[in-house]
Amino acid sequence: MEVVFIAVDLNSALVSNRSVSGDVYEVLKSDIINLVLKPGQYISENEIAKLFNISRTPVKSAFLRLMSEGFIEIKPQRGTYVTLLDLEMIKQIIYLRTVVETDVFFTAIDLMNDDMLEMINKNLTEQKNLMDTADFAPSSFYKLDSEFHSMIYDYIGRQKLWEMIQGLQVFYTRFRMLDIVATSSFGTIYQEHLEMYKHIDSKDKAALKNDLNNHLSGNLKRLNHRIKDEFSEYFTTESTNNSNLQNHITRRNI
Amino acid sequence: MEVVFIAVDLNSALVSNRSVSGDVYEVLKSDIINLVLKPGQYISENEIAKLFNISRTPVKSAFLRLMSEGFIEIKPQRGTYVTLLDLEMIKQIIYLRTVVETDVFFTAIDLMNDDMLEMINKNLTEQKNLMDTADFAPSSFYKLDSEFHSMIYDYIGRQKLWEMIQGLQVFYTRFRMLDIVATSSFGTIYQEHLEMYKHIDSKDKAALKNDLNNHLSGNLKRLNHRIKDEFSEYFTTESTNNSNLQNHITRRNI
DNA sequence: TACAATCAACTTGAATACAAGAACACAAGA
DNA sequence: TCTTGTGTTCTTGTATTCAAGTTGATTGTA
Repeated sequence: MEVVFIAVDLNSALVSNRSVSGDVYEVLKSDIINLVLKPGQYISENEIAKLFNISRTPVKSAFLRLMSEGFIEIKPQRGTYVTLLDLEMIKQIIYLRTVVETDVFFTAIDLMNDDMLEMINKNLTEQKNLMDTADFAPSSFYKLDSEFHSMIYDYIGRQKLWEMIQGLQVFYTRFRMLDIVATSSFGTIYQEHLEMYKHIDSKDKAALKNDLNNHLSGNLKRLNHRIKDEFSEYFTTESTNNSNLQNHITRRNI
Repeated sequence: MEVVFIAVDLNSALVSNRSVSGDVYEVLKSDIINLVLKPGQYISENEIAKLFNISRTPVKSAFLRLMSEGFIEIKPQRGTYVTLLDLEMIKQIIYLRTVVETDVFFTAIDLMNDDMLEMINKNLTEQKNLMDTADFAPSSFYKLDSEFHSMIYDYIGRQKLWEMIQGLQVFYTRFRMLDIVATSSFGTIYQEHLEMYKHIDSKDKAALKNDLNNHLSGNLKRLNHRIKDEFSEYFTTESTNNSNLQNHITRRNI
């Protein structure tokens, strides 16, 4: 039997959804996102049940929710595993966010007023303050980072769009967390946020578009060379690209 | 006890995932998407269990999956209901698809060759043939419509992006189905597809962007005036817009 | 030694029984 | 007439038990 590490965050566990399975779900999801439960790691209904001193039923409920959200994979009669990160999916999410967020930020620039600038400024100050703190939790920075972006969606009345995109981030969230933890890229991210703020303020759309391009794929660039060795066991080994694109391009060039 | 209508499609039910709960999941999901189970409709674990002659356990499994995908809402100790359509979410999805698909189609135009044009043409022919058929199923047209769009994603190597966006369409899928069924808008949609094909062929990006804008929000325009009366019980009655946008704009104009 | 059959120890899937909370009808009282 | 309490009956939540499939070590055999 393999050992399972579970970080039971009492803060979230005590905000009990008044259902045991809901608590289990929250704890497991949080542990997966924070990479406490590693991609590919084995977990079993029995172990979790013992750990929480409950029966298998609520554990199974939590597992089913996590499965349909893509966090775990249930192999019938074999076992359950935390899903590996799918690099192709991550790239597609980055692309999607880049395209959408460019349009969102442009709209924000058109509607901009002092309140918005002040709001962003406040967030940036919090980022800076956090980094000046000794031994801060990476997840705190992650939260502020997310807030920086969601504020803009919120400002132009598209907060639900942000929420929907969040639902797609099953793999990307862990990827961003891995970037933050493994490369300690707080400073870089913060600087990029500052840069973006400047260009929002000056309404320089071209520069902002460029910022977003670099910013959103920054983690990919930082981690890229470490994916194939150091973190290879966290990623799927899918055949890279089975699209028609290569064929088409090749054929065109003949 | 309310009556539940379940259309058990034997074709899909017989393709058994060799798990009972998987079958139940497929059937219910299909019935929800095809509006056989109406938005807001009550369903219960016991009824479904009796209907399939199985215990409540696999039904609950299916329910949990459907819940976390947003198709149903489980109210503990009270009952389970098919989710209402959220118009705000639908608008956001339309926006997202418009922005993303414009970029996707532009890329496709840049990479375009005869194979792609042929592929699209084939799909368009199928659409036309289907419409010439007497009494065809709306879901068949829906399928071809989806295929028209997914082909483009596939062509430029972003099939996974299409799949991800599909996951967001919990409400939009049913909305599109409602449009097709209620307004019989096959002809219009087909004509728009033709128009888009023309502009892809002539590489007219500006026109194509305009096409996508109209095409993707066409259903919204067609159904809009019927949402508040005829189909009002299918939609959430959420307060329309609690964003900061209105405040900001108002303040700016003072 | 190589290999195949067997069996024990796991896994998740499903059925059943019971628990706990919500809703509603209905009767008793003011 | 209105209110309030009570009990029945519905709902989903959880625990327990059994079923069925997979894996891997062990044992017997050539």
